[in-house]
Amino acid sequence: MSNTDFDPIVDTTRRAEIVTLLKRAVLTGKLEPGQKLNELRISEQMRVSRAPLREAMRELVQEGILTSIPYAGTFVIEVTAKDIEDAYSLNQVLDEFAIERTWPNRTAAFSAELDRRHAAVKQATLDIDTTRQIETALQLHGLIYEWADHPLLLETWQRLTSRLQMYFALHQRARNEPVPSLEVHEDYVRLLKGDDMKAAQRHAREHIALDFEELVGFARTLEKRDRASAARKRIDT
Amino acid sequence: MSNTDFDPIVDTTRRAEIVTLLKRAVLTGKLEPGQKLNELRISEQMRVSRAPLREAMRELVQEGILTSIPYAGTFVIEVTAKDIEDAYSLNQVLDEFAIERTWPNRTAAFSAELDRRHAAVKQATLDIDTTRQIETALQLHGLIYEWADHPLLLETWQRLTSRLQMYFALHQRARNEPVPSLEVHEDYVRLLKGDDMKAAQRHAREHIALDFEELVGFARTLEKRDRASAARKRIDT
DNA sequence: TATTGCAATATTGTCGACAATCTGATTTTC
DNA sequence: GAAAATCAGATTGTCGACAATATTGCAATA
Repeated sequence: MSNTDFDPIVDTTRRAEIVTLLKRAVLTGKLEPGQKLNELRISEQMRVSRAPLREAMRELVQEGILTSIPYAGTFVIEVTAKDIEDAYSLNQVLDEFAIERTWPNRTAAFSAELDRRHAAVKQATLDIDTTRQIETALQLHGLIYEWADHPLLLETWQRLTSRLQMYFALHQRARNEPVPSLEVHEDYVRLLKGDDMKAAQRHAREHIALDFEELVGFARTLEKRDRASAARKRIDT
Repeated sequence: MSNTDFDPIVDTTRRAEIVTLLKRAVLTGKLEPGQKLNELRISEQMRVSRAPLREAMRELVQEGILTSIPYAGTFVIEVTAKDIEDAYSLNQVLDEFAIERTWPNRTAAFSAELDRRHAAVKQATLDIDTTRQIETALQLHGLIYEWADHPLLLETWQRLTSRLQMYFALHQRARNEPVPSLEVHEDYVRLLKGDDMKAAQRHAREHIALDFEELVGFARTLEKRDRASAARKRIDT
């Protein structure tokens, strides 16, 4: 009886691939907030029938990055400043919990992975592709969730992340600036390796706050533009 | 311009109705954990084609109460003791946050609704239907999330709730006891109306702990039975 | 006897077509 | 001319059938 560990087979169904494609399109901003997803058009572009496409869209609706109105269509969710603030505040709470849970699980492998992802973040800054920067930053941040030994927490955070990534992408597309503040990541990594859990939690709280402040400000300016994209008309009799 | 408030139209699509039916079946334990959902059979029973059924199932997979293996089937999720513990610990964290957010929003209407739901809980204890007791208890508990003015938090909690409801139902089906501890609800309601937020948070933390202790214990005994229901055979070469 | 190969069956995944619904423009009616 | 009714077009929701895949039972083989 051998002890070889095999990775599970990649599920190769059209639906899964469509989910990947659509998700990427939304998270990178290729599909903009409020935009309608025409089933026929997309299915033809992907060379797929509408059935798996619709199933994929159902998943993404439930995942919270699409929204659906019966007989009207499925749309990319709108991003309001309050959404960002909410995501931020919840993220703070979850971060604290994640650090607490991950703390006793930190091993040499943890530190190694931490360094690896930190390096990836630094590497990405050289890159032209801004979405890559966002991805690496989120992956670095996600480590404390992956090591918390708490699937539900991880899942919850990943749902949050989808939205965060959308927000960041939107931010990046509008202004063409790099993601702010890099040396704080240095502190973050150092604290996660250290002995003072409270300090790490405190830092996470403030460190993230910085990134978010900018995002929220950006979202507010967007809202002032009062773009009437697909505005729902209110019926007053 | 009138000020009449209309309730939104119930989305009358088969898919939505199927979601409701399936969800209820799972949450009440009519569909047991690990059980496979045969598409053809269910679609025939519901007098519906497989398309809307499959879409509904996709939603529930994403919602976390079903799980799907490509070309193998869709199953009701298994409930492990660790799942319950995880749900519990996350719920603690979220509760504290929810109370903090709801605190400044408490109005007379809040107290009224609190009393209403509390009464519903007490009413349900007279009922024979145990699932009703679970529902009312969760609804009472959910109030702090509904008043937090934080859609993302509410959504996160509702996802949690689905699982909790499953766990409770499982618990109830096995032993035929009523839900434990009722007078703690009295304290809970009183504290939520009071001036001491910290006290309310502390109580929530401990009050829920009680209910959970029992659930976890129950789950552990279940696991010892080592039921091989739909056990996946491991391939050792 | 345990294992492998293969056919038969059942079930899931995907497709193309039709039905139900919404939207917008055009026509009708006052 | 303005409001209501009607109609055509487009899009989503649903259906039944077919294709792809997994499972099961049995025979063949070592």
